[in-house]
Amino acid sequence: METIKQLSHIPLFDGLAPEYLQDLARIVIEQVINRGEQIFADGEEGKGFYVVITGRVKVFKLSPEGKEQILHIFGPGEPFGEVPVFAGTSYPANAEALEKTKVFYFPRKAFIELIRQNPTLALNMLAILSKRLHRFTALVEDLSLKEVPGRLAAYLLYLSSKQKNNNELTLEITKTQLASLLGTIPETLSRILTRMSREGIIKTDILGRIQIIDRKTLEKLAQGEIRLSNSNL
Amino acid sequence: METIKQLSHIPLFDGLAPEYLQDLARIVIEQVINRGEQIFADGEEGKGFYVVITGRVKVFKLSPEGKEQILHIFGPGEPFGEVPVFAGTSYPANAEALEKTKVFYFPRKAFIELIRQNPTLALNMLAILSKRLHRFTALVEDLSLKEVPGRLAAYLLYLSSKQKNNNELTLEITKTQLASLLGTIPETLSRILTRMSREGIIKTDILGRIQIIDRKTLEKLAQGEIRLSNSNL
DNA sequence: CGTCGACTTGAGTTAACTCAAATCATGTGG
DNA sequence: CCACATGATTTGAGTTAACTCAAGTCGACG
Repeated sequence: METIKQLSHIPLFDGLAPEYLQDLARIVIEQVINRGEQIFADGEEGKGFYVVITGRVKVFKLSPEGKEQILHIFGPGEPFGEVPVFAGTSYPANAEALEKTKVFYFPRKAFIELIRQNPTLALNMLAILSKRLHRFTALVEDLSLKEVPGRLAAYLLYLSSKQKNNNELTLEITKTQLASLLGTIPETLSRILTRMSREGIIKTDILGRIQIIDRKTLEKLAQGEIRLSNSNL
Repeated sequence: METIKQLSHIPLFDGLAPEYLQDLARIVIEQVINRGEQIFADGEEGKGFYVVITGRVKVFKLSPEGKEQILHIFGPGEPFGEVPVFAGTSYPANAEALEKTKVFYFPRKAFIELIRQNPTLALNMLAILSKRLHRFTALVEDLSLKEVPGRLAAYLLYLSSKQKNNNELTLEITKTQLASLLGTIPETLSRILTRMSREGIIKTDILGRIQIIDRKTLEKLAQGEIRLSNSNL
């Protein structure tokens, strides 16, 4: 069946016996969310978690004044909203579709039953949560110990490694969203991109495409070994 | 045996059949770490995780310039350093004893074997990692969306709820460490405590004891609904 | 009682923010 | 296919929260 095939492509379910995929197919609920629609809200009670099938989802926090901090952008194959399933708490952040997105929803009770019967599934989930924790420590480090140019440099290098296109990368999100992901605002991001270009570190094409000219310097920036000079004039 | 009794008091092992506690007792390694000694380092390969038995451990990140961001302070019964066990990566941060500390060390391979055989243990671990993720989202929110007075207010309220002593609380760490936990520096923390005292929100005894005078205002500060006025003179 | 780290206070600097405004990009309805 | 509406982006000007550097005080412990 189509659903089972899709389930089998989800890393969380790697190594699962076919019978368990069938069990999963029985409990899963497919949903389509339009661009800009909310999937769940910070503080809302959570009765299950999601896996992105197609499209993209941003998970974010909001301040009372409306400033947004993106915690993570999830793409196909990635699960999100698991925290309340296992911690028995509410969702710790908001989730919204960045584009038309298809997700699978797994109700808590049935999923926990499956985990009880299947140690591989438990270990896969433990691995995913652990990796998420690892990423979060990096995010905290960025926000607390690095300046915005360093965070941007780290992000560009990350994108460059994810996309193979040697030294030529494409921002897959708007600069406004990137600013929110980096814990800053669009104006600041824009100015720093300008500075990096002027320093000959990167070259910005139109349309969110960026070339890395001086990777060494970018790496030093990301490590906090050097700072971007103040070419203010 | 003594070890089994100590294991039974660890929340991670709640609900485990006695036979599994015996299994755990067989694989566990006891260690004593002196104040200031490092337990593991950021980036080091991890072959197991720890549980605090007595004492306290800080887990933290360091910037190249030596600034420190504390991610978490762990006390008796709390596990730490689990990420590499399940994600197969290195430790994502540094760990150091704040005082003389006894820990149990659980080697990765043996522990994963136990998890395979015991769904309750797996679910307990999933719950703990999920709660940790929840806390980290709060930390990111604090660092990115709140000013230092708001973070401090939130921390004081948290301490007040943890300690029962109505409106009278004791910092269990030095103010320098608190500064690092809040993502700031001692000078800034000191100034903000002074401001809060001058505003009549709190009263600082000598010796790290603090009284909450105006809880309402403290709560609004923590929520970011108001800001601390600039009584600069 | 002296030493060392913790804490406080002052003075000056700065990275990043807010506010404002202009420009560009995209897409929709006519 | 064009004109406008909406949102993204850039640039300028001014402000500020928090930082750095410096110096002095306090407090606990050997």
